[in-house]
Amino acid sequence: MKDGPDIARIAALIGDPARANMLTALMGGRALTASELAQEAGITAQTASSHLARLAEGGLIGQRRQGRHRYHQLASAEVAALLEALMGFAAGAGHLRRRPGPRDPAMRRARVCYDHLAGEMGTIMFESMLARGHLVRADETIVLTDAGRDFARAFLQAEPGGKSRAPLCRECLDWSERRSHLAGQMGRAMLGRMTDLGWARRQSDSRVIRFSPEGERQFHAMFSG
Amino acid sequence: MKDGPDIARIAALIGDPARANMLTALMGGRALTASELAQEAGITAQTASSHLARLAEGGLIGQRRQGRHRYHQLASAEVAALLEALMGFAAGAGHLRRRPGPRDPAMRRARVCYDHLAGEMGTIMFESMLARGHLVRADETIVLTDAGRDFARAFLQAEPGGKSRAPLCRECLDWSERRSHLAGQMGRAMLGRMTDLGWARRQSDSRVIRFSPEGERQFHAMFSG
DNA sequence: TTCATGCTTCGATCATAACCGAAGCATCCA
DNA sequence: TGGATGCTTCGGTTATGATCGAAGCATGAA
Repeated sequence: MKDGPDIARIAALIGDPARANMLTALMGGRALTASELAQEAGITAQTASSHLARLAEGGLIGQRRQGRHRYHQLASAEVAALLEALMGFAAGAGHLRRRPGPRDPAMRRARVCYDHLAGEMGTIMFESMLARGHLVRADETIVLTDAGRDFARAFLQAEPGGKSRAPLCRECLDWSERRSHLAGQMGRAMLGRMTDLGWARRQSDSRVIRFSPEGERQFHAMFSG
Repeated sequence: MKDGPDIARIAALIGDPARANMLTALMGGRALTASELAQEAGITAQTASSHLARLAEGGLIGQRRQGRHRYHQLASAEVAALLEALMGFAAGAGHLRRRPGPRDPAMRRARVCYDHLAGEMGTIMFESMLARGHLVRADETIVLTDAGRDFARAFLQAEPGGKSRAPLCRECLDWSERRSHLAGQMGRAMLGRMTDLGWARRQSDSRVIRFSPEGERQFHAMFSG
């Protein structure tokens, strides 16, 4: 009928509740098996299989074989960004599947959002970095200042960003806090460094991030209000 | 089942072909009547009516009554940005409803994308402004330089941006050109100024923008490669 | 080889919702 | 007032696709 990209096709892919649940689960950033995703979505393995095939055909997910397991993951950070945009809008429009924000207190406190820190601690870090002038807003986008670059270099023990062309700093709406947290390359690197330092570790079966008492202390020393 | 925003609900709204066609038509930026949208989507008025009610309930569109007409439009620039993101991904993933890019040569040449200039001339302007240092990329976002601000002030006869909190400069993937053009406040202002100056005017029944010969000459003088 | 596990394909069922014809409301015009 | 237009509501049909049981295929273990 009309020209232009076929947005209906990929929107319809995301629009099925079972597939949306799977994609949301994959926002955890790690690759999951078909069985795990089936459980996540509350459907049987056969059904999940056909959904996964469709998602792959639509370019939303990719898979790796490993022995008799087959791991599924989001196809790219672009897909994650698209899902984030949808989540942000859905949260803003008041379409929540349950209460405003995750019910589990641990999820509210700290969780992973694809590859970066989200939840209360995510927003604390983000706002602290803004307050200290490590980040600034420019036209509603986020830029790392020179001071921020020094800070990042010292904390990460590496040059922030490197050669990748992905956005260095992005703002991601946290739907439990209704405020923003840091995404993009920097967001990924910051979380990675915190786990490397032993401040925090990922819960194996969920998106929850558990901080050790010492890790939490260091975190607050670094990002205190 | 899961916590978090209900992305399935709004994705499903966009995922129906008829509704997607309507939303795409509304990307033209102007408010349209139910009959016009029905024709656009190739369905009857009754069917369109129920689709429009659902879109409104989902917060994607809003409507204004005016006499016995009822005009429908996108609810916000945020919705437009969401649709743009979907279009960008769909185009990138190769999901085109027809050939790569709009079929109509005039559409390819210059058209409106919600509220800014798109098509070949949109990309020419954007790349010229980058080449002249009026805009720079920073972490894949676009920032207006001081020189660019001077240029904009002179051309627009106004301070770019004003007090609005919307992004000043955004990059929007042009799916006919497969390159970017300028969106955001600046994109809107630039197009508005060009029509004010009589360089171009909108085709009443489509998204095509027609440049006058003199307007096109001035345009190229200002944004020549 | 034989068995178990993880996953996919096949076939059939069933529910959702997209659709239109007809009728019902408004609004505007004469 | 009567009639035209724009749109919505109602009712019923139909098609899409989401789902699962059962069987089929791989892979790896015994």
